[in-house]
Amino acid sequence: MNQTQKSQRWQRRKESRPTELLDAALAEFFEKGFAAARLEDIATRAGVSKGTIYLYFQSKEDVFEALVKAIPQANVETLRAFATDVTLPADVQLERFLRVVGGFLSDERMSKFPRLVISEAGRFPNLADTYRREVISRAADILSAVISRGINDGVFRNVNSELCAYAAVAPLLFVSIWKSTFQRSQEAPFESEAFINQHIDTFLRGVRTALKP
Amino acid sequence: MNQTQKSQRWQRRKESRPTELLDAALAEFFEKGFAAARLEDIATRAGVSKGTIYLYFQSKEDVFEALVKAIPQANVETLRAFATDVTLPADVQLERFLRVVGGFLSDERMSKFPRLVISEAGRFPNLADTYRREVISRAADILSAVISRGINDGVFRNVNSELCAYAAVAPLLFVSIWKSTFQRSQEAPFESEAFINQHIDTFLRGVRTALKP
DNA sequence: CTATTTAATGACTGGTAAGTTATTTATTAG
DNA sequence: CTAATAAATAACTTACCAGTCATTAAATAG
Repeated sequence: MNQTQKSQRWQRRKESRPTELLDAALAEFFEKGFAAARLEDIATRAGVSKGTIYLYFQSKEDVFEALVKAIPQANVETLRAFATDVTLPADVQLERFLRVVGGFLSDERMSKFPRLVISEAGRFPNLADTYRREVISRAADILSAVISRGINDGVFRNVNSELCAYAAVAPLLFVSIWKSTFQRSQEAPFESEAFINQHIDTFLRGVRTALKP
Repeated sequence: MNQTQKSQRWQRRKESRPTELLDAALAEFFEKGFAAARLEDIATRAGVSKGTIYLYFQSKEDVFEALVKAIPQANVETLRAFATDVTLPADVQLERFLRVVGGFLSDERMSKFPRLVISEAGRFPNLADTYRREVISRAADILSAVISRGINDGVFRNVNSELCAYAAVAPLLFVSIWKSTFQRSQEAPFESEAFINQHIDTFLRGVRTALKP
């Protein structure tokens, strides 16, 4: 797999090992859950022996935490960048926002995190809480601000903008969780794109004051 | 706890043991997940010794499967009963429907299942699939039928009724999952009732043809 | 080419928990 | 009251896996 030299037993890869291990860990933890995942399997998947893991991480829990903390919070920044543009009408901005979030959650790598965090919140309450604070709440705040602006501008009805933000994102999360939960059983080809389009359409109509026919 | 006689070491309870064990198992599995839950703890919680579990179940997996299969599918029947009443306008019926589903998902016992199924779908794909088929899909079908009727009656816009059904329920599931995921961290007092009310309000406005001011 | 460093290995240990079974005792039948 | 039964126990066995560490060998410096 990584054999650049011929017939070596192994290579030194101090720099790239952590990432490779985390990639393997994501796959194993995602598939089996924290407790059932085996470090031996993670090591094998990463092409190393189990002992190598302990050169880069303190413990199994440490691997898991490093994994979840590696979630690109840069994505949240991408959202914030959107929100600062006040020239757009709030409803247009809201739509774009939801499509961006939907895009994040469709991404192969990102889409696995919600289910993983939900699954392991019992064992890692602090980690779940960090995720909630750093990722979910921040995204919700940004979205909430857009909705508030829309209300002030008379574009949106006078709703509770924070609850509204969660209601807007819930169906997107639903898709992410659905796909990662039922991916094995082929018998559930969820039309996620059509679903998201219809949700955005219906949702905007639900919160707008003036209505398109 | 169950001492009806004085100072007995234990009682025979052939009939009630399975239920008691399943109750205990629900609590343990929910708190720790399948792999991390200990049969010893389940037994202790149920007031018996570990060996007793094996008088009623084949294995740990068997306990888990029995638990998930014991989900009252009667609830789905309750929904179906609602749907047969064609005298109500579809939008009124839809609202009631969503409140009933919201009620199920608020119920102490039922509310834990979505997260449990999501968490263990990796280890029990067949079980997850059964749940999807027997519970989720059926509820969605019923809801979808109500929406279709509303479309025919001109009460609702011409949406895809199946996708619309999932979009209607997604925020309710979101509440259930949110609460069971972040319950430990006190710092997230989600106003679920206000959230559900606003969702129903917004959602109905989003799908209705004629609109209230 | 040789010596040194250190990344990586893989055999080993210790603890934990699923599953088993011989024994005990509550319950019931006679 | 006594014997038969089976529900429940608790000590035991077994397997697995996280974490350790002495050894090996890839990389590098001199």
